[in-house]
Amino acid sequence: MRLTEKKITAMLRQRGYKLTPQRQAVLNVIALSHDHLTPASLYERVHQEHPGIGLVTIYRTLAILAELGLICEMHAGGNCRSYLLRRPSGHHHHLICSQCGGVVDFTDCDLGELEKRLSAETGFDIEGHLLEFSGLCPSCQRTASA
Amino acid sequence: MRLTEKKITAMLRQRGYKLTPQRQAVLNVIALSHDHLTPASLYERVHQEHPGIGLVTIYRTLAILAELGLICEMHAGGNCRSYLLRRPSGHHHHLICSQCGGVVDFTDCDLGELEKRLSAETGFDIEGHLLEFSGLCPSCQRTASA
DNA sequence: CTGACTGCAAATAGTTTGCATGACG
DNA sequence: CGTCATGCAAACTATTTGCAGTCAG
Repeated sequence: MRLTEKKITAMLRQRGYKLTPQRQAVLNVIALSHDHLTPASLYERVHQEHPGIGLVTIYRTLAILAELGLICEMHAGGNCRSYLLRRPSGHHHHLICSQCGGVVDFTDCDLGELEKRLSAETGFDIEGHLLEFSGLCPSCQRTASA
Repeated sequence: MRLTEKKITAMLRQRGYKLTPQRQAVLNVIALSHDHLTPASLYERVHQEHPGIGLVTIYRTLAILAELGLICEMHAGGNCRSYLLRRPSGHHHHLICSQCGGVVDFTDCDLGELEKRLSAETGFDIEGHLLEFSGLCPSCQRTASA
């Protein structure tokens, strides 16, 4: 199960944020999108359907969503301010298609052992980690070989 | 053994790049630094000793070093245009102190299994991965508890 | 109603480019 | 010497902020 638009709007309300049509439009695009979105690309898509919406609103909405922990950043692919709808499962990682930008996520990273060993070897108090795989998704593999 | 300033300058020559005092100054700072450097922080340090050097030169030098594969990017900590001297060992990852920015690196990431499983489950042709741990280094732990 | 939200425009930050001068090899 | 590198300033891009009008609750 993934976060739906409805759940997000509920969370917004709960935190005292208002549910404006602009925010609904932005949320709608984010919820329907399966790849990562930069502020610019998000703006483009939202603006197409709702020409009145400004880029500033995109930034502000993204800031709120980030604050609520509903979206998470992507790092692979050079692009560093790129966002994704966060899946409800707390801890997860991404597998990103370097061609189309599609994202699959997974939760089972057996990093506990490695973390323990690193901690023992370096004396670090390890708080977290960032893990992303990149590659070609099945569909892009087909396109590439064609 | 890590890359020394000398080896880098040799590589530069080999590729036809000139060895100017500005580049030497930049290389010197990078080689001596044990934490990650943003263009701005690098500029600051270099500029302190060599006030004549401009920020533009920093950018250009970083571009060359990146092209030669002598530095690598960091991602953790929000800062996305942050560089490190690359260690000679090809494949490696970082363990970053979230307090002081110090970096330790390690090479033994047992991600092969996970990669295989993900590949089988998703059909992705996995090309690479990005892995970074963040936490508190021993010295910052002491400071924090004091 | 009232405070939060929006859109515009201006401000700011970060990075790149054009060009004349200067220096490495 | 010729070519490449430098530094300045200007151009650009990305992001943030100030403000007056508007709207959800």
